[in-house]
Amino acid sequence: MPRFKRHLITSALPYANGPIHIGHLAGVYIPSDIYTRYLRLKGKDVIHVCGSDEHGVPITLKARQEGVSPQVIVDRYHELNKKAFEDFGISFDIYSRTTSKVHYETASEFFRTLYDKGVFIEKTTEQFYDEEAGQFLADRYITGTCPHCGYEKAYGDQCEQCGTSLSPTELINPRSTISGSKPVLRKTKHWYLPLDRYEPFLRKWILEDHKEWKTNVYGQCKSWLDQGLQPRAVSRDLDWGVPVPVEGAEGKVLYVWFDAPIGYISATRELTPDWEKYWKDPSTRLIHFIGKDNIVFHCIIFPTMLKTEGSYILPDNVPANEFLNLEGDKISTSRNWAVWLHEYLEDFPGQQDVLRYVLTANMPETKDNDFTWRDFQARNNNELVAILGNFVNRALVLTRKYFDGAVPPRGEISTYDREVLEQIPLIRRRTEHSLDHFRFREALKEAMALARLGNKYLADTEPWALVKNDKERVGTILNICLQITSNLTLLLEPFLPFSMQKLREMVHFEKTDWNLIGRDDLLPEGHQIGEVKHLFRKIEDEEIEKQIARLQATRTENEGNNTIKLPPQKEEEITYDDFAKLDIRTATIVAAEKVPKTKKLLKLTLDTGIDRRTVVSGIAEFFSPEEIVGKQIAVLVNLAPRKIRGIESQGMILMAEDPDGRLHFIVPEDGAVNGSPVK
RNA sequence: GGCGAGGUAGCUCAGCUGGUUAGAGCGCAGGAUUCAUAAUCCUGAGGUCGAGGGUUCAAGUCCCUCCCUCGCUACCA
Repeated sequence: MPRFKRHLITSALPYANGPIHIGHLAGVYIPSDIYTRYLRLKGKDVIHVCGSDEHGVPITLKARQEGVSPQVIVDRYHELNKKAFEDFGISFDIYSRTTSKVHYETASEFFRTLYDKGVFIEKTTEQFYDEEAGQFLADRYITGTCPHCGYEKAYGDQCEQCGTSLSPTELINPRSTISGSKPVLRKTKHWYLPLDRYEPFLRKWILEDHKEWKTNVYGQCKSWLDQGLQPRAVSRDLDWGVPVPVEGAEGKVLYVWFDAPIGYISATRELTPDWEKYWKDPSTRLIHFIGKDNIVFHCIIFPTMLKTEGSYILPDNVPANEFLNLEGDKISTSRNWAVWLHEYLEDFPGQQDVLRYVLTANMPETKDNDFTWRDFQARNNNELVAILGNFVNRALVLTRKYFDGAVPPRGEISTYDREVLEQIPLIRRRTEHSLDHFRFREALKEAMALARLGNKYLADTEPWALVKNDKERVGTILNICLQITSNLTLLLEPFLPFSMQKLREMVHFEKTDWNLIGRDDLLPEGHQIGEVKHLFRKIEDEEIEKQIARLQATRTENEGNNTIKLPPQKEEEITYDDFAKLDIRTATIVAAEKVPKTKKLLKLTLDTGIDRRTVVSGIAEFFSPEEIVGKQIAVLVNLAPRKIRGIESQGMILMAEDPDGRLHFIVPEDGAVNGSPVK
């Protein structure tokens, strides 16, 4: 007796501030789509929900940059991405969005329920407030100088130069990006989800009850749990989002991480009046397909929300994939290092399945993987065209040639014939087993084995050699080939929906029932097949070279951008007196050691000519202590001391910084007496 | 620094609780074949399983140390 009566599949809500690329597809949407199609073919009760995640600060920032409202941004990407998914056959039952009315209601209710149950804790903290703009500032809206590396355009949550995560109060000389004014600290109240209280529950639920989760997911969860969970703010001072539905919470919205996963519920609600059956009946199997960046939200935070709400079921599995790289480099939206779905279709119209196939065969299931255009070409030409397309073509062309396109009768079955036919249910079983365990790469390979089997069968039986003397035997052989072909339409449907639709039309076989796979009588004797076309076409070198050239151009452009990215001359003019305030001297590094438990910091002892002093410097990623001892450098000696990692740093080493972040010492070329003023 | 996931043939990956000559697909070499989009089929070459120790009759598989990649996290562990 099956434990579950129905399935609810969710795919991570893509963030509506950029288009969809192959990384999204390989990581989340292709696996979820394959799985959903598989369940549907099996006749299961299954729905697959998704939608745009449309709240959060990055969207408001982008809107501000473009001088439009956030709604304009999310409308644009919602439509674009919705279409991209449709184009690639990602078969959502609904693709909704978190700005929908239903979602506002659902998210509000959800918050309200937890609020009324007393789940949240309230905390008042001090946050930066822009008095000119009259609003609290999200971390991203504050820039200032990074206390670690001195980068002047660090954000309140992170310094993009040195990668350190920051809190806004750490910034030196903070500024509001809205008005440019200096923000002030002001008290504000927020609600927190005390995750720490649910740690015992989570430990048992994940670490004991879900040992079957993928190792990367399980390990990541364990890591989080072992590090100890912290209460997490569920609200923010912002005007873009779902308003906190509580008295006295004006100007506050739900934090995007809180409202986004509720989007799954809203989407279901929008889809069907039966939504509660899918979310609240324990006989529903809930599965979240996500990328690895989302593990903590879907395994720790959202389940805690669902659990505390009380009436919801929890996910049974969270098959998260790793990341896909492109030609050796990380995919990056801002650096335009990606293959965008809409662009792919312009260059390879009608070839969605090729991309689906390659991304499945190369899916980053256990570790980050690399997509290369050469591999794309090879897989298309050597596998789709040569193995699958070719077998189908051979079977159908021979049938038309020898039997005018009518399925010939099956005569005497040889032992070998029987062995071949018996392979079909075995292949089905292996494919199922892989799919049931979310091993899509393996499943695809197993399914393709059927096409391989077909090719081998033809090569072994050689109907073209027999046709002159034993046409009846040829009929039997082709009958079997056609049974294999019709089985293929079912077996490969989850992976290659467009091509299998095409193939079904070619053989005039319209059934889509997974349970038929393995039978040897799908096409009855005399059944007429249709026009034969090629399922796939060869991809030529020039097409691939064009794609590689395009990426190369992006690479060059990015390098060019870096020089443009050099900071422009500062606007403020200073006087000589201003400059004279800086006491810069030559000095020699006499000792250097790594600051323990840091990645970037070196503790340097300098002979400045005037004294010996300690300076902490964030250069450990580029220089080892050994190689810099004895080096003469320039140092700002009258900088106010500052404690870094408990060590008092008395000055600042002067470094030149490349656009790509590399550091270079400023060295007196032919040596100078230590302590010589630099002027 | 801590934690997690990876490091297996040229490439992409399997190898469950340790057990005969370490597997698959692609690529490569040779052969067969011509129905088919020069596609297919057969055969073969290719790996000191990241490095070094250890446990064991026996280790890719367990333990220790180290190195590399990716991710999470950190003036805390």
